Amino acid sequence: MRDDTLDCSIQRTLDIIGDRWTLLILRDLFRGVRRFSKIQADLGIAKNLLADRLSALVEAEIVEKVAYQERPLRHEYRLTAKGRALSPALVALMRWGDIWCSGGLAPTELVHDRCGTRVELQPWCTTCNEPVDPLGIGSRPGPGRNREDVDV
Amino acid sequence: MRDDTLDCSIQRTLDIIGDRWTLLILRDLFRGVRRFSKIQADLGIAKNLLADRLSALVEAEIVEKVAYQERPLRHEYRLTAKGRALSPALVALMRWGDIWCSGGLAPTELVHDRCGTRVELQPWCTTCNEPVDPLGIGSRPGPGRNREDVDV
DNA sequence: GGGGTTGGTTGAAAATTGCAACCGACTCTT
DNA sequence: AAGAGTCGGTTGCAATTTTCAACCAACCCC
Repeated sequence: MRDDTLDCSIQRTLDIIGDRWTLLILRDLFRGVRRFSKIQADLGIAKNLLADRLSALVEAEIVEKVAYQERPLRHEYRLTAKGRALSPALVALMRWGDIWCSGGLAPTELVHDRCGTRVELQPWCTTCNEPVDPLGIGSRPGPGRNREDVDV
Repeated sequence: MRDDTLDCSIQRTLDIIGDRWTLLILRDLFRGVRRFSKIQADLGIAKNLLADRLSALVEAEIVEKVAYQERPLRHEYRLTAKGRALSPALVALMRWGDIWCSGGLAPTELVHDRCGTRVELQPWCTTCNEPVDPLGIGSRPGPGRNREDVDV
C-alpha cells in the first residue's frame, strides 16, 4: 500500500470538485435544485462564487447549461452523465455524515427495496467475493499510469 | 431551503472534511503515510496548514496522535474507526477520477491485500448482510428529518 | 561543539472569499 | 407608458485563508 505518490485519481478529482462549495452545488443539482437563484438562496453562497463554480463545472462537462424558457431567455444547470457518476461519492459522504455526525439519524436514507432497510457502500473484492476491511486495501500502479514526474 | 441545508449529512460532512487539503491528508493516512514531515513533503502543503488540519482532524476524532518512538518523542497520526469509515467516500472519488479524468485507465488500483486483486465499491444491505443490486435501491426521508427529497 | 532530523510556530505577502451595490433583459401591474 | 419585480449575473472592495520563508526546540550522531 505504498507505491503511488504521484499519479492519483483522488487528487485529480479533488482538483475539480474539491473546494468548499462544489460538492454542495452538485448535491443541490442531484436534488433537483437547478436554477442559479435557487441554489444561491439554498446554499447562501456568494453570487460571484456560484457563477465561477458553475462555469467551472460546465467547462469540466460535469454540468450543462440548458434553456428552460425562451421569452425571457433563462437557463438552468443540469448534471451530465459525468456529473451523475459522482452519485456514489455523494452517497458515501452522506452515509458517513449520517452515522458519525448525526447520531446515526439519517435525514435521508437509501434503502434496500426488498427488505426496506438501509444500504451502505462497502469495499468489495470481486475475486474473493466478499467485503474487504479498509485496512486490508492496498494500492498498486494501474494501466493509466504513464507519468513519473511531478509530485502531487 | 436553508433549514434543509443545515440538516443535511453531506453538508455536515463537508463542514469537517470539505476543504482543499483534508481529503488528501486522509488519503495519505489510508496509504500509510502517517508522519507530519512525510505528509507535508508528499502533498506540498504548507506546514502551518497541515498542523491546523491535523489538529482539527484529531479534534473531530477522525485521526489520533500516537507516539511511535520515545527517546526523541515523536508522534504519528492514525485513522480512528471514524476516519476509516471514510474509506468508501475516498474510493468513490478515486473511481470517478479513474473513469472520467484518466480515460478510464486507473493510475492506481486498489487491491485486496490478501489476494492481490482489485477492489470495487459495492452497495451493501446491512440487514440482509449481502450485496445489493443498484437497481434495487430506493430512498426515503430518514428519522433525522422529513421533507420532500432527494434521489441521489 | 557542529550538523542533521522531526515537528512544529510566527509573521508578512498573496490569493481567495464574502458582501453589497449595480445592471440588462425581460415581464407584469397599473 | 411608467414603475416595480425577477432572474442571472458582474464589479469593486473588505475580510478571511492560504502560501511562503524564516525561525525554533528537542533530540540524535559524530
